[in-house]
Amino acid sequence: MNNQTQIVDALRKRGNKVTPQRLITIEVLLTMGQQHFSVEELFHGVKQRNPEVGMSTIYRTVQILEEMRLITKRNFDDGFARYELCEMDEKHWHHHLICLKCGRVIEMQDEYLEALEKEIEKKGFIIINHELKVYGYCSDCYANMEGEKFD
Amino acid sequence: MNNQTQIVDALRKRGNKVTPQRLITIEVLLTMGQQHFSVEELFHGVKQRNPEVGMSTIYRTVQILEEMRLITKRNFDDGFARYELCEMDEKHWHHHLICLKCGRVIEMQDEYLEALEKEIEKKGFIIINHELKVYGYCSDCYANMEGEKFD
DNA sequence: CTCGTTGCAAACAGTTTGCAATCCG
DNA sequence: CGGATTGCAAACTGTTTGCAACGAG
Repeated sequence: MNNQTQIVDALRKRGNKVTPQRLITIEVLLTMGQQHFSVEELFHGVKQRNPEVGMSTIYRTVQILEEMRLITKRNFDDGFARYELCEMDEKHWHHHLICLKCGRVIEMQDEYLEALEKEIEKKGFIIINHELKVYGYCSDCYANMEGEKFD
Repeated sequence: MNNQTQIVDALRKRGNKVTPQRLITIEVLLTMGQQHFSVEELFHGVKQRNPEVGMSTIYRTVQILEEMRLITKRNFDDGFARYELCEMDEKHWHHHLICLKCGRVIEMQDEYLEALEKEIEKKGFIIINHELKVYGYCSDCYANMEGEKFD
């Protein structure tokens, strides 16, 4: 699932052209795996393989990939938009535990949201996606917080 | 709870000065109620009472209010940071249902997350806050989507 | 009086866009 | 070939900052 050939085919099907810049971008993208990458980081990776590529090309490609639902935008309040590869299995979303101290983002699978989803859909809202961010302190940071706990 | 006098006292306690600009800002803020206001909107409200006030003052005041945990930053991907008054009752958070079509943000109380929270804390993560956004289509928009459902 | 605060304008950073040259199909 | 795409630079937009004047305590 989600290999380069498939993405290339999908691009063509959409009427988009497959340029070397896009090919490299897709390659680097797949390297990123589950990480939450910024456009800048993606750009950096692409530049290593071809320094000629311009920033705006990456921005435009990312936009296309987002429309294709291959990546999703995430926001971790660090100043720039971050993206991650979409999960193929639509019903297995994951959540993000964000440490307020060190900034680490821990991913977490979960099934506990299903009851809540049923409740929401009962009210006539059609769920397409959801995003749960839990802010707090990871165990490492909490252990090192002597006296200064909770401010 | 959360009236102007209390906020003013808290400001002084922090060592901040209580200027007329800040007083107006707090007044307008309390008028906003539960809405998700942007700095621009707050600025607009303040300007009505005193057109002399500068934008940067509002930005700086908002920063202070955020540090005081009187307001929280929210992100609804509409281009600017939004804020809402903090809930006093820490254990009654609400979620946001965001309509992808009309952009409406519906608030929703919920208790279904408690099981999930227990699960998270069992792993040693200390929860301070959380934020659940559910993207989809509100019943109105879904009703008007003939043929074009899901893209 | 003193230091925090203000308003302004300029700086910033991430992102978008206009355009001529280029390239995919 | 023709229209999509590229790289560049310039434009944009929300937000931050430097600074002299001001004002709360």
